Amino acid sequence: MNIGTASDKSGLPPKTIRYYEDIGLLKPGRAENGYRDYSMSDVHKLRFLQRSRGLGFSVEECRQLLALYEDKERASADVKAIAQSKLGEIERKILELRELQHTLQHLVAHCHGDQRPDCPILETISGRN
Amino acid sequence: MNIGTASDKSGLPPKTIRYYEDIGLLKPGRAENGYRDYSMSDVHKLRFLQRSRGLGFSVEECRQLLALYEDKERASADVKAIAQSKLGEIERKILELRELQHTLQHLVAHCHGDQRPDCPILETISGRN
DNA sequence: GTAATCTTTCCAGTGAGTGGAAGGTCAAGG
DNA sequence: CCTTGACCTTCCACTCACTGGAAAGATTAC
Repeated sequence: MNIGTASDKSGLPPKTIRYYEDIGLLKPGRAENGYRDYSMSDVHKLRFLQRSRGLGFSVEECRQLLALYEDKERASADVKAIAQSKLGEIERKILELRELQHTLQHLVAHCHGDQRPDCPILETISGRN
Repeated sequence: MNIGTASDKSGLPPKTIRYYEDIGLLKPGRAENGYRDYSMSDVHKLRFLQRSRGLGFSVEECRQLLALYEDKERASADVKAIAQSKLGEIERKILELRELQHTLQHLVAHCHGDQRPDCPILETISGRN
C-alpha cells in the first residue's frame, strides 16, 4: 500500500513516516513506480511507533523497543527497565506541576481581579527579599 | 552575581540563561568588565522559568507567566485571566500525566522482567490484546 | 607570574519533526 | 485522448529550545 494509506492506518503523518525511514526505523519496499510500498507488518510497526512515542518514549527508546518487539528472543527485563525509568520521569513531572499549580493558585486567590495594580504575591515572588 | 552563580542558584545551565536573554526573557545588568550581573530578582525569574519549562510550557507561555510577575501596571483582571487559563492547562497536563502513569504502572506490574519472551508492555504497544 | 577557571561572542548542531517547491504518477471525467 | 486534481517523489529550509565548541578576554588561586 502507498504511504497515504499507511498514514491513515497508523495515525502518523506521511512526513513523519518518511522521517522515520530517513533515520532508519523501518525500510518499506518500493513499487515499480518508485512509490514506497507498505506491508501490513510495516503498518504494525508504524502503529507501534505511534503509540510508544505517544507514551513519551524518545525515538531512540522507540528504536530499542522496536528491536525488542521484533526480536522473538527478547528479554522483557530490558523493556521493563525502560518503562520504569519513564515512570520516574513522569512522577517527577507531576510533583513539579503540582508545585506550580500551588504557586498559581495562590496568585489567583490573592489577585483582586479589579483595576488595582498591587498584588502581594507577585511582589513576593518577583524577589523583593 | 555572575552567570555561573545564577546558574547554580536557578538550576539552569549558563547556555540556557544566555539563550533566554537572547530571546528577550530577561535582561540582567552588566558589570564594569562586561560580565552579566544577576540580581536575586533575576534568579527568582530564572528559577520560575526552570520550573515552568520543565513542565511542558512553551517558552512563549513562560513569557506570559513571567509577565504575571513583571508587569505590575497591568490590570489585575488580565493577570487573573491569564493565570486562570494557565491553571486550566496545568490541570489538564496533570491529568494526562496521571493517565500515562497508570498505563505504564499497569504494564510494569504485569511484566515479569525475566528472560521469558512474553512481555505485556510490548503486547500493549503493538496493539493486540 | 602563570595556570586554571571563569566569562564573552559567534557559529553550528541536536531532536523530532514540519512546510514548501519542483517535478513525476495515477485515476476520473469530459 | 486530454486535462484536472490528488497523490507520490526528492530536496532544502525552517521550527523550537536548547547545547557544544572555538577563540578571545577577565578573574582567581597558588
